[in-house]
Amino acid sequence: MNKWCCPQGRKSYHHGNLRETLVQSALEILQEGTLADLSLRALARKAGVSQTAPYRHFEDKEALIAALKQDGLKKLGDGMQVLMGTVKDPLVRLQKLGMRYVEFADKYPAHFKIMFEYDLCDYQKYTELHEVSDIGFQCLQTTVNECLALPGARKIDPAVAQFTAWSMVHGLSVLLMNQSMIEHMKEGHFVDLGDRNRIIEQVTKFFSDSLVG
Amino acid sequence: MNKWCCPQGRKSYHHGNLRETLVQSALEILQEGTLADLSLRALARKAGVSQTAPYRHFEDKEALIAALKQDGLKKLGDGMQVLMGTVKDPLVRLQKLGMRYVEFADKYPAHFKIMFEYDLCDYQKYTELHEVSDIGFQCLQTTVNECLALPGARKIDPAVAQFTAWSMVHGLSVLLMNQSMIEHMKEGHFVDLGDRNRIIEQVTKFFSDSLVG
DNA sequence: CCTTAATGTTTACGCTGTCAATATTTTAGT
DNA sequence: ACTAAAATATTGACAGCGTAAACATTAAGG
Repeated sequence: MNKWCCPQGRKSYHHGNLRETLVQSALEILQEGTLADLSLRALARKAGVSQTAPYRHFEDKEALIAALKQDGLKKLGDGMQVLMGTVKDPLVRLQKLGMRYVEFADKYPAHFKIMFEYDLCDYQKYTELHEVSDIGFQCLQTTVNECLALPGARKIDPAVAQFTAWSMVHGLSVLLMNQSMIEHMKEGHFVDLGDRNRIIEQVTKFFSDSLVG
Repeated sequence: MNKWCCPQGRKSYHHGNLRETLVQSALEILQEGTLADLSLRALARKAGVSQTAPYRHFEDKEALIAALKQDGLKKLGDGMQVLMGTVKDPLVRLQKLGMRYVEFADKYPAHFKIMFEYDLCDYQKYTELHEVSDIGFQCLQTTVNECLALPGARKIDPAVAQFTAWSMVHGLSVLLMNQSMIEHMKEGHFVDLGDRNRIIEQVTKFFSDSLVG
């Protein structure tokens, strides 16, 4: 018997799937807003639940953010890993890996920002983040190594090349996201092409080429 | 006659130099904390002034952040511009420009983050940011062009090389800042050297080399 | 000297994260 | 099936935040 009536007209006292709902709502909010627009209370309202209900599923806001990080890192990592199986040529694959990375940031900017904002949560505490953030890097790492093993490749410390590759795609992501580059393009060579995809394609290609001189 | 007495024992009703004090305090806070630790109220307290006094100098928090951005972008840009005069060899200069960029982020991480976080303030509104953010980029741009004009340089669209250069140093900055790389170094080639400066040096060198194949 | 602009204060509002105490429902153990 | 415990949700409260309105004090200029 329900003597009790839920605030927003829910049928039962228990929501039933609150944790997942909160994460999904958070992703929706990040889709059109920034980190600043993300509040536990707003999430609770959206789920039709009291302001403190989220605390039964997340210790605090940091824990929610950790969950969002994990979700994003997993998606990105998995997306990259698919390329490992489908693209044979390491040089082409390296470019495509970079493009996938940058395009992820392009599509889900706020999510991407959260994923790589270190001081949003304590990495010692949320150790499950370590493995998911490894997935993508290892794809890059392996592929760079394959490129360097190619006949005619430049002689470079693989670790240096790996970090350079990662730095480049990450930097390109951030700069495109922040539209800094768009500003600087106003009078530049890119102005006539006009679209981000072209930049992404060319810059990643440039790097991939630079491994084999 | 002072019938009035200031809350924190200031001598006069007027602070005298509040705007500058606020900016400096903000920088101090960013030195050991993150953006989350930065609040107008905390700044006011630190300056020994009422909570709303800052609003006589900054329309809102966004305006304060814009000021911090400008301060940082100017410092970084100026630091890079010095190298334009002091280092003749474009390849060496390109590396040093990158190193200066990354080292700035390494020394002032929170400040750096604010500088390049696009949605922290409206760039249409604070147009004074455009020119200061141009300074550094133009150094990179010019130097890349000089490198590509060198005999034996690779044949590349200069714009692509410029953006790649910028992406790389920016990405390296962010990744080092977030300690993501440090995590991934645990079993890597860098573990014995152990220090960030070595990474910065090698990665920037790698890029600079890649222009002349 | 007196008006006005610049600067600072007080008070107040709604938002946030989070805690403590309480209520309801589900689940497990007998 | 009954009951104790665990899981889940609610209410109420508190402090900190950004910021708006109304007011106070001081500095500057004609």
